[in-house]
Amino acid sequence: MGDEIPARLGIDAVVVGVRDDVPHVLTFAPDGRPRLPSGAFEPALDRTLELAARRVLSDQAGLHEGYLEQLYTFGDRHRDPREVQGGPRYVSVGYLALTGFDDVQSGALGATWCDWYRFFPWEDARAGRPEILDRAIVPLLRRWTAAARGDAARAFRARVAFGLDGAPWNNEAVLERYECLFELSTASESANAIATLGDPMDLDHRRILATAIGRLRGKIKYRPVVFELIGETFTLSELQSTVEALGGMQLHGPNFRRLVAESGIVERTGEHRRTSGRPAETYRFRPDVLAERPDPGIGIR
Amino acid sequence: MGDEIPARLGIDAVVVGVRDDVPHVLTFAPDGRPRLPSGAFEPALDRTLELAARRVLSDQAGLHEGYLEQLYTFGDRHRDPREVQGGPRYVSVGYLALTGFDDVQSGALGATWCDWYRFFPWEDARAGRPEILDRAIVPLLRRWTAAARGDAARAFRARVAFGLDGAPWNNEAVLERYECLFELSTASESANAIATLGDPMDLDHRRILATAIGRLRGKIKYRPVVFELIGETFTLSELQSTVEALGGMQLHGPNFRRLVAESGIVERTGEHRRTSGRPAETYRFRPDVLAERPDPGIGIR
DNA sequence: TCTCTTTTTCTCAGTATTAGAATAAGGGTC
DNA sequence: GACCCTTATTCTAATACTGAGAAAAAGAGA
Repeated sequence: MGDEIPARLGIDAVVVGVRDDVPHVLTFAPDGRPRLPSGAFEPALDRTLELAARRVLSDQAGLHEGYLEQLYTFGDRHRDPREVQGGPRYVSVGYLALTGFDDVQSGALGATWCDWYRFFPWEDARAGRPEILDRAIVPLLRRWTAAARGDAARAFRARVAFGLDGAPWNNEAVLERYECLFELSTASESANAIATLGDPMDLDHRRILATAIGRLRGKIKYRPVVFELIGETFTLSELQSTVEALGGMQLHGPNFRRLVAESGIVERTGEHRRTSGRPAETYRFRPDVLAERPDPGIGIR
Repeated sequence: MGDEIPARLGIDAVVVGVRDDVPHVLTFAPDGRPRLPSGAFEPALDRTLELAARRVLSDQAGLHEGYLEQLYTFGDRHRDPREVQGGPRYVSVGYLALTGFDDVQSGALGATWCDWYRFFPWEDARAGRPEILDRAIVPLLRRWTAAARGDAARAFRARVAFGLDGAPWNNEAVLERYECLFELSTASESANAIATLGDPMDLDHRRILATAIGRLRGKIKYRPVVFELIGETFTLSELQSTVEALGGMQLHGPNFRRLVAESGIVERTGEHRRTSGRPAETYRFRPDVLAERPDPGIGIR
């Protein structure tokens, strides 16, 4: 409590939108590495942290409403290169925003939608096990864990995160996987390996994005958040492929349909939509489900 | 970006321990209202936010290790009375710590364990529906929702949060319930009603505690966090009554036993413990379960 | 009419959940 | 020792849910 070094508080936002079964995150990349929308928290302007996040979204993406949720607060030393010895710490509150792909003014403000699997190619198992796992990641993990003889915790961590040696793959453990790879590439003889594992982002924004994806994958199961990402009416196939895109995994069509239709989370509109096969019935979200079931979501596993 | 008003960053910790089937939270109450352990974030001392929280726990409760998890960051205007017009905003990162009841040096440092249901008497349904609901809360909610004619959202919120009109009770919705009561007592003709609904805490600490209880009640279902709160070996009855204490609800003994025993989350020690009835086998947590199942917890509903 | 595609419904075996009854193992008392 | 009380533990049977696949339905185009 002698010489006070302040913290500088900011906001980083992960804005998610889905188009053509590809989950996207909104980024800016004026000079190289993509970064998330972000800005300083301004006590004089922002009555709450959430309103600060909304101001950032409004200013930088033309987004004036929609789903917004606080994710996590990041404050590690050296997370921001503006930090200097003895200077202030740059702390950032991460937010997750869900929006329709077309609600963002991407062009004018310089924002770009990016396929989020560019940054995490090992997270998309919709077309089978991602080949980068066996080609690059698993060998790196083996070396990393072997290098730590005596430290069984490291091997255990890698096993749980990446489903090694028969452990199950948990699609929510996005951050745990990213952190294994991050440590592996900074602390060991596989230095900088992470440079070849997915595209980099500015600062610690890839970590923030990993946090967001993991959170969203979990939340979809017990809260009706998918509906923020699709149109007001949709076919069950569209709903399914959106859930698959976010979760990075394939689901069984007939079972998905049964689960969703019988849970009361959606209702028929009566309309149909033409496809290249049999026309599909359209549905809409049914808000009353919130009062009927304790944890209404897409209860997939 | 003209005149910069800074944010002052602090840490608030919810430290939880269970004793005799009563969940407790660690508080200080030197002059009136209980408050949580808290302290300033010091960039010069604290490499990370989590280490700042550990420093606070170490300094104020003699706690030097154990489970610690970031909860949420609170930054609303006027959440801290130190705030003055045009002065800095006091923002606080909330942490949840789980510990054995006896691991805290409560005496010397002035910390006191408090039954957390003192602050939320409506959250404990172990002995049946809490009488405060029908005696005080439901009537207040009815008046509150009636006062907002046309605002169906308010009635819907109260219905979902408190299980009105046949909606189910969700024991995780601790914060949603607290926020209904908070708004009800500040914004309506039932002004100050909340003063009679559970004991107050300093600042917004009751909100932080509500956040913690909700988070813990949810997490217990998919992460092995209960084991941070009980001894290394325990009987299944002890485990059950601890889960019941935290969740504020009763569980069916035989089913709880089967669920827990067959899930592989615990293993027999071979020892027995005497009770006032048949002696009980003791068990211990089985860490390998983390590598076997994706979401190992006490899968209750 | 036939084929292709996609949607939608059915089936069925396996597994889990729920609620309650029944049994087991001690301690204490008569 | 027989009996009762308490708590722990196992068993049971009805019901619900799940996973994987087969089959049917409804269009479009050749």
